[in-house]
Amino acid sequence: MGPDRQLRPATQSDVAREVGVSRTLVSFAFRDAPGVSDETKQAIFDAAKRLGYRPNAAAADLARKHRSAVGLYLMDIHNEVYADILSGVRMSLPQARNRLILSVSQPIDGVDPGAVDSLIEARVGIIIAATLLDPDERVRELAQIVPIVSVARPVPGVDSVYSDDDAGARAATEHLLSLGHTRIAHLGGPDYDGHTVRRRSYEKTMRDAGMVPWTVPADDFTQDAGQRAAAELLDSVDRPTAIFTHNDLFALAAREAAYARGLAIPGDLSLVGYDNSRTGRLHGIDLTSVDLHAVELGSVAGAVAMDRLNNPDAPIADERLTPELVVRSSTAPAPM
Amino acid sequence: MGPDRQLRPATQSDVAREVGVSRTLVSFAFRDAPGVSDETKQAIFDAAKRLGYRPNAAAADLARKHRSAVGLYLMDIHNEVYADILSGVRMSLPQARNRLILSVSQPIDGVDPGAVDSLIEARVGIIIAATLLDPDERVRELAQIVPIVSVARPVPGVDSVYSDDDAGARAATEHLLSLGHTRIAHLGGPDYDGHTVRRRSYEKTMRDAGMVPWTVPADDFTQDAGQRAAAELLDSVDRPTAIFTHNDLFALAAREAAYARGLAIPGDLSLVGYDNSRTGRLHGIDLTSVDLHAVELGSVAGAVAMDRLNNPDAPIADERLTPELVVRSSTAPAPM
DNA sequence: ATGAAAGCGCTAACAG
DNA sequence: CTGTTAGCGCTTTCAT
Repeated sequence: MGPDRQLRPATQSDVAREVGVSRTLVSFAFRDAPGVSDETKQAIFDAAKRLGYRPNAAAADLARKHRSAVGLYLMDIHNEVYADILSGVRMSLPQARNRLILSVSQPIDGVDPGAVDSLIEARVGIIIAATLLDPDERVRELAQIVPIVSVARPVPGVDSVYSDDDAGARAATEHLLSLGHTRIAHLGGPDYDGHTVRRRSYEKTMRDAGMVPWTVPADDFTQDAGQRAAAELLDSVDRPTAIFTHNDLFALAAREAAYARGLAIPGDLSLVGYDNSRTGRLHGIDLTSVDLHAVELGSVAGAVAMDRLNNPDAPIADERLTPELVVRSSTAPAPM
Repeated sequence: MGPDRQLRPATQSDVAREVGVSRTLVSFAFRDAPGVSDETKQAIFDAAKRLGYRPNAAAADLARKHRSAVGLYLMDIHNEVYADILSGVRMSLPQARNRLILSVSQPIDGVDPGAVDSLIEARVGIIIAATLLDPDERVRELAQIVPIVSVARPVPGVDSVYSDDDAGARAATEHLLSLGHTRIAHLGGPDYDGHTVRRRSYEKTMRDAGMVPWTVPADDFTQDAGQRAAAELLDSVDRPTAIFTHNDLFALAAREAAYARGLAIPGDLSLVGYDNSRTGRLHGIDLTSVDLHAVELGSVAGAVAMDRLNNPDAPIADERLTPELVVRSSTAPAPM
């Protein structure tokens, strides 16, 4: 036998009929709009409870011609950063607005247009997007359909809340340079719009220091892709003595690749990640990394989203937070 | 200046007017129902594109008196296991059904009734819930309102897809016993319905071996709570030589607490986690752990959800997967 | 192959 | 304080 279930969920009309009032009163009572006597209200709530009535948020939105849900797109839920962003967003969203619709991509999906489309078709009022893979131009197009707040990636012409990747990557690279490294490689992400700031900053910093940059991009944002790129780096004839990776996930992949080859960290290889993830902070991992303050990114994005909702014509937001290099013991002076 | 936005999203009527046909045809065309000529269809799609028309999924559901979205509740997105479950669910859901509405709790929230309520009010057709914190009875009540598939926690009377925690915890405990440990403690989770199987299995296994069980429960599922419980264990006069934790998150917390006290793993302390997370597999962490096959749990849950949707009267599902102890170097024979 | 009309559950004027 | 009415965007008989 299957579980027994109510045949038809109760509606406002059912409650109204039960109490002997009109639907309007029920509607008012549930949004405690003024103009319903306390007794009536009480009677309505009682009946609602008895009937198991639940408001239908979708129908309400439809009638109100106004979308109350906020959509959140996360590129890769397996990456701590995105979980942190989610936490931040949740923190800054008013309690009442608990209609947070999530759309999560798989990093391997590539451009994954469906993810945002599903949010649009769910008629969310605004989309907070943590690193869409689409080109800037496409993001701007989408933003014409529904307001978008781009998180952790600046998109010109679209509300953006991000960290200063240029400064972060420069600090990381300069840290390795100051340790005397010369063969410093960069394990980068795939070459998408808005995802190359760290790489370019690394390359510029290297050139400014009179060094030749050496970037190997991963095919996608998975750990496997990171490991493949790391292998290419570590198996090359002139192996780098230091690697700066696009994120901690890649740094950990490189770390595994290094140990698999019998290389010690930081003895044979210095490693700098990006994200300052919990994993990197563990004893024995002690990963030097750039903290982009993901939780704060999320909470600021939530605030910006609320602003945009309340004021569609406000100037476009451009919030750039300052990252912070956290030095641990995965980096050491270059070997003689 | 704010971004310019369409004033009013295009509707089926707009498209119909543009083409010069009735709304019905547009509706049919978009669900490619039979009975629309190819030319008309083409004309409709062209016009839709021109107008930027997007179907309104919520309105469609309303009219169809049938809910197409599936809701997914995850207790703690910061725990890899839940991210894996999400991946599994996504894998097993038909492409068409990309309306996955997520509700994520914070582990600290406690019972967090809002999380499921928001899913219900979003009118999802079914809820896949990865470890609700509510009592069994309450889950059964909720399941009367909307079908629920409980993941990673069996709830009698409700579709459940879970791992055999009893067997997993027994294997973990027996592994430590076989290494000669006698002071084996358990760092458990908080005492919620359906979350105590591992603890009870540990306690029974200990008693069966003639040992006295020693459980310290964490206050909640956060890393901090794990660390506090670990501290209590490690600072006690008769410090355990081995700890079996409720999950990997707690194991890592215990690991940090141990190192902070100058204890070596596995020299001074053997550690067994639960989840076989990526982090635990890292070089230098090498955590012995029980794998509950979270991705598979998710994909089976997705399949069960589809079955339930197609056949509301089918017998209640009870899918129990078999976990697997993965031995690594965080465990060693008990010191003399 | 196409259209008219009713209704899904709810909100929002407008009356009383 | 309470009720009536007209939609919101879409699906779905039932006609034509």
